Amino acid sequence: MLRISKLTDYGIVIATHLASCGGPHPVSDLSAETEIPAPTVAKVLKALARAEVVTSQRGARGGYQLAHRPEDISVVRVIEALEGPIAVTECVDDESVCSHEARCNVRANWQRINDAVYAALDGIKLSDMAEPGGARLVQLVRSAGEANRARIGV
Amino acid sequence: MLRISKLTDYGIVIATHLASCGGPHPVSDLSAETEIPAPTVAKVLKALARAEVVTSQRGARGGYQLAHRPEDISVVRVIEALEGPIAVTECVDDESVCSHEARCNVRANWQRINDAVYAALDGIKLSDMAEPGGARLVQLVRSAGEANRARIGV
DNA sequence: ATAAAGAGGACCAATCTAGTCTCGATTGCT
DNA sequence: AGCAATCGAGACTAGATTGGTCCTCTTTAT
Repeated sequence: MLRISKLTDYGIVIATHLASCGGPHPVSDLSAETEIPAPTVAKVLKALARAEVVTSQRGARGGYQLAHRPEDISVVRVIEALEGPIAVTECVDDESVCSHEARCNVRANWQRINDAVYAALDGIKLSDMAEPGGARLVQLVRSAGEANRARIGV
Repeated sequence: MLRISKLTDYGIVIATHLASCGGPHPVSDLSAETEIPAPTVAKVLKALARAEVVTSQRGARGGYQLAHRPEDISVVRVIEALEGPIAVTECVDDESVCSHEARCNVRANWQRINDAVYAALDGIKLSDMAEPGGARLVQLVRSAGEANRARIGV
């Protein structure tokens, strides 16, 4: 688990698709190209538009396109647009709910774990996702693993 | 979001607690010490026992203790015990459900993202969580962030 | 004017989650 | 041997979340 929602998955797929072709794409086209049902595509894109990941053009010949260059949009942007801020635990998201505060050593550490996950996802851009081989990604993941292993002394 | 479940959060808290004190702890004690309701503590520990993160001792004077040294148990072990394998998307978890396979550039890349998240979490051990200041964690997170930034060229 | 688009939000079914409870199996102590 | 303390397995419920659809209104190119 530790899963992103299906809608977010769709969001990445759609955004990645937009990253590879330029002009405004109407929902109907995107639905056909990604094989995701049109109402769902529409729902996802409305959320992405609100978060300014994509821009919309109404009316005939309108549609959606990315609001920035693919290499300037990380997957975190998309995830946060559809699910709210990255917060691995409730503690991280909303400090008030934790009644254990005083005695909870764990809490401060969760915040750091959260940062680690955020950093990992923020390093991955839509342009990486669009690239089939994902050459840069391979490097990225390998280096993250090595950084950890070095610290741990494995 | 991208959240672990509450039960998993409890699992980490309980496991961290076990990491700081030795002998077998009955559920009743752990419940009192962590302020988590006893039936819930029991549920979590049963799952952790099945995954061999903790060992159990039945009968009077029984209880739970860690199955390995705290520095040999990563948070991933606990998360996977309670939620199943880390799988950021359905694709990563179960390849059969994805009808887009052929045309889905994104899929292989999700696998890599998944690996990155896994690596980030696997580097964090229970002994790190038990440490209040979390000195080693600070280093860990910082280095992960730097590794990313270096790659990206920011 | 008309048709092609998106915006906003209501709505429902299905699934997942948290939490409790019951009953049975072990085990140490007296 | 008997008792009390503990864990093991799993059923069960209420509530929250998610995925997906649909309807109505606004905007805009032709």
